[in-house]
Amino acid sequence: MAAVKETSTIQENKQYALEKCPVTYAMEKIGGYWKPIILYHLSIGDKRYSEIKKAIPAITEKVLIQHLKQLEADNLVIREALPVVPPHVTYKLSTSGKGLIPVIGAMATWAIEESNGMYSHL
Amino acid sequence: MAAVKETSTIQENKQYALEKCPVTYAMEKIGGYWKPIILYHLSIGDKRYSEIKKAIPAITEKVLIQHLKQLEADNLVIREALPVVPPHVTYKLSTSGKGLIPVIGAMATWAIEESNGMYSHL
DNA sequence: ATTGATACATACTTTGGGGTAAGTACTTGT
DNA sequence: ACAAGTACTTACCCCAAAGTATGTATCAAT
Repeated sequence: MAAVKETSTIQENKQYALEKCPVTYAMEKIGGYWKPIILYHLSIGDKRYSEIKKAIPAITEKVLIQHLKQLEADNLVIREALPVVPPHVTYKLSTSGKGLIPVIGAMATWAIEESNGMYSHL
Repeated sequence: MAAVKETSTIQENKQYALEKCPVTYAMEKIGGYWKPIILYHLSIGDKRYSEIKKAIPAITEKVLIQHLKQLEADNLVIREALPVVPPHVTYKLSTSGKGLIPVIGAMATWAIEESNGMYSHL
C-alpha cells in the first residue's frame, strides 16, 4: 500500500548514505553513465581535453565538460591549464581519483569475463 | 565546432563498447544510480523483496521492481518464488552477479576511505 | 466482514540529464 | 582576409527515468 512516503528522492537520501550503504556514497560521486568511462580513460594516463573527446566519440562536448567540472569539484580529477594559446588543458586523476582505479579495474575485468561468457555456463 | 555528428546517443554507443572501453560495457549492465546499491545489499546476503525495500527506504517500489526485473533479465540476479500465500520471493546474485562483488567491494572500500578523508591531505 | 501482509502492476505526471546547434576568444598558417 | 584549431559556453529542446498514487490477488487472523 506504499504508506504515504516519509522519505524519498535521491537528494534526501544523501543524509543516511554512508552509515547504511557505502555504495550509495560512492554513487553520489561516480554515479551516472559517463563518469566511470571518463575515469577509465584517465586511469590509462593523463589526457588533454581533446584527447578525452577522441577517446569517447559518443559523448558530446557539453556533457564531457560538464562531467569534468563535476569531477573536479568532487576532487577526483585535477585540471591543469597552461596559459598559452591555443589553450592547453590537461586532466589527471587526483589522489582520491586514483583510489578509484581498483573500482574501475574490477569493472573492466568483470566486463571482459562476462562478455566472454565466463559466467554463462551457470 | 562539433562537426555534424556521426555517432551519438548511448544506444548507438553499444556497438563499439567492449573493444575501446570495457567500462562502457559494464555500465550497460550496472549503470544508473540504483543498481549498484541493490547489488550491494544482495552481496551481503540473499533477500526477500520486502527486505530489500527496507534496506533501501528511499527507493520506490516501482523503481525497485523495475530494476530487479532488469537485473534478472541481464542474468545478474536470480528470482526464486515459493508458490505460497502470501507470496515468498527471494532474490540472490547469480554466478555472473557474484563476479561483481569485487567491484561493489572496491566501491565500498573507496567510499569509506574517501569519506574518512584518507585522500584529502593532498 | 474487514484488516493486514506480500509482491507486485499500472496509469499518470514531472524533472533533469542528455542531445542539438551555434557562438566565443585568441593566435597561427596561407 | 579567412579558415582552422583549442577549450570551452550558452540557449533551447526532448525524452526516458524516476516519482506519485492507486489497484490487485490470495489467504490468515481477528
